[in-house]
Amino acid sequence: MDNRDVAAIFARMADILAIQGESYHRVMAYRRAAENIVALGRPLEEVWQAGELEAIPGIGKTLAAKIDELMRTGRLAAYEKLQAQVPAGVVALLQVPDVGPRKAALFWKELGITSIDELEAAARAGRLQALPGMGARSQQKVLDGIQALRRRTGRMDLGTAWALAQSFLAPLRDVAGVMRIAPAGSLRRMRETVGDLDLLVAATEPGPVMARFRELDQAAELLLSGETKASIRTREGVQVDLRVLSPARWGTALQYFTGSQAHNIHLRGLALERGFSLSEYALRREDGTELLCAKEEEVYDALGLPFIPPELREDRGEIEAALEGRLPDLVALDDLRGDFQFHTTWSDGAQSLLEMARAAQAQGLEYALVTDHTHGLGIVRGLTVEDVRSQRAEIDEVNRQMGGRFRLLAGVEVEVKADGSLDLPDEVLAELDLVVAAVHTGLRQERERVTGRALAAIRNPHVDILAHPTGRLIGQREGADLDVEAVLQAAAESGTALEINAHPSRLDLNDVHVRRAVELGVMLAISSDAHNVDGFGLLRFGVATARRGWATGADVLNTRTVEEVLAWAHRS
DNA sequence: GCCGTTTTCGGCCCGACTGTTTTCAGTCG
Repeated sequence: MDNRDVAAIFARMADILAIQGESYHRVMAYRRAAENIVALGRPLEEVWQAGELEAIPGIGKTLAAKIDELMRTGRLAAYEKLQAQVPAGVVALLQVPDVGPRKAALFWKELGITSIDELEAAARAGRLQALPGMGARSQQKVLDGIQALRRRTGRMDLGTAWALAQSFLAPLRDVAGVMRIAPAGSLRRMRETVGDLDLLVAATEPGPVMARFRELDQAAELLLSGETKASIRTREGVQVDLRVLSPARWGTALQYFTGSQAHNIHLRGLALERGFSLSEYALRREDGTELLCAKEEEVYDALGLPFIPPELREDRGEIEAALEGRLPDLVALDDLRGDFQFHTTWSDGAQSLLEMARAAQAQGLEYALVTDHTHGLGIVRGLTVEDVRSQRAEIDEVNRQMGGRFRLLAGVEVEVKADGSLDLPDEVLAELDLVVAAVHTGLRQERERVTGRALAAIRNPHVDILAHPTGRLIGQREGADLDVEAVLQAAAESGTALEINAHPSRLDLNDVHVRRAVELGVMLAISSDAHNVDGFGLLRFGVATARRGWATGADVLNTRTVEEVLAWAHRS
C-alpha cells in the first residue's frame, strides 16, 4: 500500500459517495485527503508507523483509522461496502464531460445504465431526454461528451502546453481593447502536465476579444460562450477556456484563475475570517463595498499575506507558511549561472561543443558541464576512454575561443550498468571536472535491484550528480520502481547532488520529490539535458519544478559560481 | 469527514454558463 494506492481508494470513495448523494463536504473531505496523501512526499507507511497520520492536513480520526486498516490488512471494509452498492461502470460515467454525480445516479436508477456504452446506446435511442431535468439538448451533450472522451489524448506535457498557449496569446493580444493577457491555471503554476488551457484577458470591452477567440482557426468546436467566458476545443481535443475581465480587477481575476482550486478555497476561507468575500471580481466587505485589486500582490496583501508564487499554490502548506512569514525565497531562472547536462555531436547531440557553448552563453549562463553518453549505452554512439580524453582537448580549445567569458566543464553522463557498476574506470572519472551518472537500462528491474544501482552510483566517490533518478517519461513510461526515499537519504548522506532534469518529458525529480529533498538537505542540480542549441531554453521548466518543490537558491548547485562548483565537487 | 485567538457544533469559496425551467439544478473550474 503506497501513497498512490491509498489516495486512489479515497478518491474512488469520494466518487461513490457523491453518486449516493452524500453531503458535498463529506465528499470533499475524501478528495482533499487523497490529494494531500499524493503530495506528502514521504511514504505514508512511514507516517503510519510513526503514529503521525493525523498530522497530515485533512486526515482526522476516521480517515486515520481507515489508513490503519489498509496498512494492516491491505483491505478496507468501508470501501468494499461502497463498491458493492454502486457498480464500477456507474462511477465510470463521471468521466463523461457534463455528466456529474447527480446525472450518473439518475441514469443508473431510472434506466439501469451501468457503463458508458450503455449510456451511449440509451442516448441514441432517445431514452435520456424523457428523464426529469433532461431534454433533447442535454441528451445530445451526453453523446458529444462521450465522443470527446474517446478522442481525448490525456493531459499535455508542460512544454506542449506552453507552446500551445503562445499560439493563442499572439492573435488575441492584438485585439482592440486588450490591455493584458496571460495564461493562468495549471500552466501558470507550472504543473508537470496540463489538462485544459486557461487564458485570462483584461479588456475594456469583452465583446471583441470573445468574438476573435471563437473565430480562431484552432477553435474546432465551441463548447460554451457567454458574455465574459467561452470555451473551445481544438482539433487535438484540448479544451481552452477564455475569461475576460476589466483591468481594474486583474489582480483578483488572475489570482482566481490561477488556482489551484484547493488553494483558492483555503484562501477564500481565510478572507472570510478577515471579513471579506473573495471572488474573481473583488474582495467584498461585509457592508457590500468592494476592494478592487489591479495587481495580484494586492489580493494577498489585503489578507495580510506576502505574495505567494503561483508554483506554490497547491494548498500544500503555503498559506500557513505565508501566515508565519516562512515562505521560501524560491530559486529563479535568473539565479542560474550554469547547466549540468547537455549533449553534443560526440554522442547523440545535434551540435558541436563550440555551438553549444555559444548557445549556453546566449542563454545567460556562465558555465555548462559537457555530459555526452558513454559507450555502454547501446542506443547512441557513446564515448570510449580514448574519446573522453580526445574530447577534453577540444573542450580546452573551445574554452580558449570563448575567451574566459564562458567556461565549459569537462564531464560525462556515465552509464550505470545493470550490475550497478559504472561504464568508465575510476581513473578516467577522476580526470573529469564533474561526473553525472545515469540509469537508462534495466528500468524494469525489481525495486530492490534498481534502487541498489542508484545507491551504488550515489555512493561512488567520483559521482557528483545522479541524473533523472526515476527514469520516467511523462505520458509514455512509468519510472523505475525506485525507493525514492532511500535514494534521497543516501544523497543527503554522501553529499551527492540529485538532478532535476528540465526536459518537459522528464521533470525528474518531480516537485514532490524535490520538496522532500529540500527537507533532507539534498543538493539539487537543474539540468537542461539539451541535445541541440535550443535545448537550454528548457531550463525554465526545471526551475519551475524546483520552485514547486520549495527550493531556494541555496538548495540549487546552479546558483553557484564555477569556482564554487569545482570546490564543491572536490570537497573531501 | 475535518476543524477551531469568535466555535468540540456548525460551519465548510464563489460564480459563469447551460438547459430545463417560470426560479433553479447541475456541472465545471
